[in-house]
Amino acid sequence: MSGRISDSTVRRLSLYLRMLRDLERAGVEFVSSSQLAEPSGATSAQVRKDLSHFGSFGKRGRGYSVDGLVRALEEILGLSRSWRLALVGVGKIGSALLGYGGLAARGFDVVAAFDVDEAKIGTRAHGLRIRPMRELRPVIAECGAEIGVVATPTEVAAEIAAELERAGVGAILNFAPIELSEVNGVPIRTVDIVLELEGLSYLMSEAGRRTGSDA
Amino acid sequence: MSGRISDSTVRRLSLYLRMLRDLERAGVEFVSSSQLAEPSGATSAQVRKDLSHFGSFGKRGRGYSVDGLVRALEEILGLSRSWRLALVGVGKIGSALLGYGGLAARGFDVVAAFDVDEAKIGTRAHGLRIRPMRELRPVIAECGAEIGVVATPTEVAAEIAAELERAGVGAILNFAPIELSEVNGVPIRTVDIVLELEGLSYLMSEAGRRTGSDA
DNA sequence: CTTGGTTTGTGAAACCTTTCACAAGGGCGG
DNA sequence: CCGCCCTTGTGAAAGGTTTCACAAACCAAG
Repeated sequence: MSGRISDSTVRRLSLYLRMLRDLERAGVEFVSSSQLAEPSGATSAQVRKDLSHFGSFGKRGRGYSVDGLVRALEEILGLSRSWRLALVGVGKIGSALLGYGGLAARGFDVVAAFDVDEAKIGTRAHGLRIRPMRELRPVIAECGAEIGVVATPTEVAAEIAAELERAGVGAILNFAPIELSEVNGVPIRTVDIVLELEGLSYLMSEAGRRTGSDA
Repeated sequence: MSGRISDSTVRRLSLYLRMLRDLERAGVEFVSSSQLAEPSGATSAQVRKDLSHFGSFGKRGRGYSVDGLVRALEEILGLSRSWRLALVGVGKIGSALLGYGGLAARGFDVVAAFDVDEAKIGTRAHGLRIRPMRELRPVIAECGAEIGVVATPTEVAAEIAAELERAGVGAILNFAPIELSEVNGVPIRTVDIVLELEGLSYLMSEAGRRTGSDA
């Protein structure tokens, strides 16, 4: 049990939790590893292995208690509490995030928003006052945001990430198409839409080449 | 050489290409695998291994010709052409995508947008007329979109993805927080912001547990 | 032409993740 | 209480990816 848990395992745990919450809402009491595996495209053995890193949650012959596993996974993933987000860059993506109710619904509250654009500063976006960059540090300290969100142009993304880290955030979510390097153990996840599209481009071209040359 | 190429290799190829384009713009002629590795956090051996799946592009003792490798990677990744995107769901995320110039700049043009909301249909968003869902198939056929983008609520995402696939798209980019299963060999990439945040939540909680119990 | 410094391309080794397969345990009906 | 069926938890095997390490090749200088 325990040790270093891989990224893909953590991803799957989130997916299991999603399904478990649906089952809980539907009033289901027990679930087997194979039922749990289906929606995330995993195998039942993988579900059991993933869970086994953290303990023994099932009953042989019966499966897992839905409530029990929901609570356990929330605890493991740190989702039995809510997290505060500080958003830097209220452009297209930043605004979309502010308006996206799905975040708050899952315990991720945007509590502060910053931008460099003088025209935006002071105005409200989705109920949140937009603040100047110079207030980044004090405001983050004051409101206690744990996660910084970088939604700025690529050129300044690295600098903003460093500034967020100095301001004391414990993790960073980056939307700029650039690979930011983790410093001081502050983990960074990058959401890179262009990279995903290029991945699809590769697969489509590959498919074309295959059928093209096979014929 | 060749065989099945892993996702992570393809991701890295995209990152190499980004850097190479910067170098090309800067007028650099040759680059070594270690220089190429740095920004993506890879190792020089990994760069060479990644490239070796597709051929032999370097000169021993010199490195890689920047132009040459740019062309080669564009060819491999299918980026020497542009791709047409059909967007379904012009809500927060959909609008952000339409307004995001970074896509067109990299050869991904949104050529059609659809929504169910009667109030939106017929209006223009960033120069593109929003069309009703019933026109999905004929319009996609007519404009020849290769990639479908799902930016709808979770509940209908699976259905929309299936409809896009029937309409003839070759790949799907999904923004709904649900794991869509590939059918008929149409590849699907999902951008799941909540999943990324939950991954960060896990890492922060884990860090807390470690320092908490070590002390 | 030869020598020295540099960097590629690539098998082999190390490492990590997933799948397999089965003993151990739990519930239920009789 | 017994025996049957079911599902977990987990070592071992398989499969995949990354790193290592070095021969082969190239350039430049003498």
